Amino acid sequence: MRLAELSARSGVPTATIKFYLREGLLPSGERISATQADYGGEHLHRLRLVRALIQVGRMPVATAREVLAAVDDTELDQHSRLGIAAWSLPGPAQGPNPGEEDDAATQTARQEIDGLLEHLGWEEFGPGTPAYETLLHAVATLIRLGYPCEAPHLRRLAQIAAQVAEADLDLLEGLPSEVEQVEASVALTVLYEPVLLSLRRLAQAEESARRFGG
Amino acid sequence: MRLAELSARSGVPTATIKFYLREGLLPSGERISATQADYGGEHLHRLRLVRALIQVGRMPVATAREVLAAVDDTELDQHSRLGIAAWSLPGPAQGPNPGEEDDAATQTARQEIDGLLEHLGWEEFGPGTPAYETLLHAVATLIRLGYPCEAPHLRRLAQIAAQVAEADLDLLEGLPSEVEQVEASVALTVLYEPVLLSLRRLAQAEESARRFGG
DNA sequence: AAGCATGGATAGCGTCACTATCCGACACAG
DNA sequence: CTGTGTCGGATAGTGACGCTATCCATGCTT
Repeated sequence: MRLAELSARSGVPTATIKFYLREGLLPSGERISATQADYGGEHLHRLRLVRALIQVGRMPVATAREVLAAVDDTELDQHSRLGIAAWSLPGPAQGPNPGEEDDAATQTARQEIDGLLEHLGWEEFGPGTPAYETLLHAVATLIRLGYPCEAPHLRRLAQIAAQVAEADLDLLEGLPSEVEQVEASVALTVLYEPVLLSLRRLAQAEESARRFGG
Repeated sequence: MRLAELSARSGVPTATIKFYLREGLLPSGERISATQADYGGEHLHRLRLVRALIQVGRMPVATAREVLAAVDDTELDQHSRLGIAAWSLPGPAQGPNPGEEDDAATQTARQEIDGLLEHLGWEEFGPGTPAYETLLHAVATLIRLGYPCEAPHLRRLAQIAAQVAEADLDLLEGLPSEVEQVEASVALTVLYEPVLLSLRRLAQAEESARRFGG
């Protein structure tokens, strides 16, 4: 398959594919001649994954490059590679801008979160991980706005999140090979986020209608 | 309080506040003289909300303007206003780009989702709502990539989402006034998204360590 | 042999969220 | 009353990002 066909089958413009090649998101095809390259089904799949990460998962191009490089890195052990999705991602929202003050709200948030993680026994993945920083920033913002964000409510949400994680890993374990599991770990982590959030919004609308009458 | 103090207290640069004023995200202060304006606590609160929506919730400026306008619109009834957060938002990820083909994957996804919504009795908020479109796009992408996305798994997630929505509305009902509830509906919908996603990632890491050994 | 498509390189575009600069009008100190 | 500084408002510019348009030499296709 040549570039034009890859474009046709994926729906991605050739100029964009060239851009992804240049950026190292997509390996180049096998050179047939000086002006021709051949792409296979693997390229098509990778291209769709790239698009999904960038467009659906809103992942920056640079991040996608790092994540995909890690996915391809056979030097790493399975456990590290499976964790990459959860680590390399700015995902939902970045942490505080560099130099943002460590104000009262942030300190309260940190206490709340550390208490929560201790309670759950999730202390292994504490400060320093992107997810922790994102959580901290979001909770601090909630506090700064004066919205309720107490321990019991956070605990309730954390337990719900644990259910989601269980469902996620049930899916992962269903996959045959390790390579597939690693790629799936990234893809499912990122792509199920909009699914989860959309379902939450639909459920909210439904529940709101039930409670406040429609 | 004058612009400079508003800036100091919120941590937002004056130039940015001026930008928000210009864009209609923040009402102008009371004019003291031709070159002076006075801002109150309400302005500080609104400014923080704007920042939160844009930076934490990643909401486009134009969307934030619409959402805030609707929040302020006292002509609307409570139920409509409470729904605004769930409706006005491109939120997690946009729907398909205009002109994206209605391919096989999309059709399968639509069937899957319609079946799910029917099963749950959530048919009131079907096609046409942003959440539905986002969900459709994400599920279609998963299918296109060959990842599992079957009815039982979606149902499981939907039930979890319903738990989140319940928790959300429990929080909302705890607020005294209707005005507060409306603003909180927007703020909590948007700001709890990164909280939920971060918790999911932490839970994933934890569960992954448990299953695959760390 | 003609003509067009190909892959690669380079530079440009459109959007978005700010941000830097300038300006005339005031406030306030001396 | 005068000088100095700050204010709010307007306009244009910036930097990041994700593409996208153009050009070119090559060489496949007919």
